[in-house]
Amino acid sequence: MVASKTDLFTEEQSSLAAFAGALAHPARIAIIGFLQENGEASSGMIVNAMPLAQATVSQHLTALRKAGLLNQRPCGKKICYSINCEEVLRFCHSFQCTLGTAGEPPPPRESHCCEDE
Amino acid sequence: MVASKTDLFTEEQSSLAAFAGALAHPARIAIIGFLQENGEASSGMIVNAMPLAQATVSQHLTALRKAGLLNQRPCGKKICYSINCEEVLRFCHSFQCTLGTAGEPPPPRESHCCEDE
DNA sequence: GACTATTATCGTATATTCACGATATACGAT
DNA sequence: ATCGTATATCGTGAATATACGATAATAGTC
Repeated sequence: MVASKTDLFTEEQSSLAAFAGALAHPARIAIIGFLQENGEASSGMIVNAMPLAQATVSQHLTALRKAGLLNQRPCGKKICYSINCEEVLRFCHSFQCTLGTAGEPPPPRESHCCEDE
Repeated sequence: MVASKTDLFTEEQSSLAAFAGALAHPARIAIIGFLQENGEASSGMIVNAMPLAQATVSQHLTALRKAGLLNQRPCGKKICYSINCEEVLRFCHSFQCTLGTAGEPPPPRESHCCEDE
């Protein structure tokens, strides 16, 4: 972006965008899915499960951690990652709030886009 | 990305990443929120509601439309946008599936990250 | 057809993301 | 302290995203 106009939007909007951005790469989706299945895993295990170089996976892990989606825990000589469920749930909730689709479509309210302004 | 490694991941993973990517900007979150409140709106109305230039908003609208999140409809001499609820719901559902957090945290299953591999 | 309003696209400058090899850091084991 | 394993960070190159002015395309009106 030419000059980071993110300050022109609300905190909530920027926060949701950051959450979405954290998931906006198939590798990071795959990491989340992997942790979902395996509960907790070391960085090395995750690297082995990905078709990417160690440095790249580490980058993705850092992105997920910075977004608050992952917990990190030293574990012997390794480092274990797990999903930060509270945070993910919180985001899912506000997502549904702004997407407004907890199940029912938005009110059909007769369109007014054709009115003059 | 150096060589679009997206083919190294599953369709589902790429699809979810694309959906997340479509929402990975506060302006696009704001557009979705605006349409959520107003039901349907012309491009011009959306532009007026955003602190961005017309060309930029049009770009964001195109991104949302390409991701399948918006419906487009000619409306007199204007063009009206509305949220594609079915698609959004579908995505929300598969999101919750891969995030695995429809409410309960993932099984705590004793960690095995410290085992040798 | 000419005019106007509305929206999309082009061109482009800058910023960010992605990927990876190389290197640094952290830490348990010897 | 040294060694080896595990992970993070650095540096860099290529691809993509963001923003906007300028311009094109579309469609209604006269």
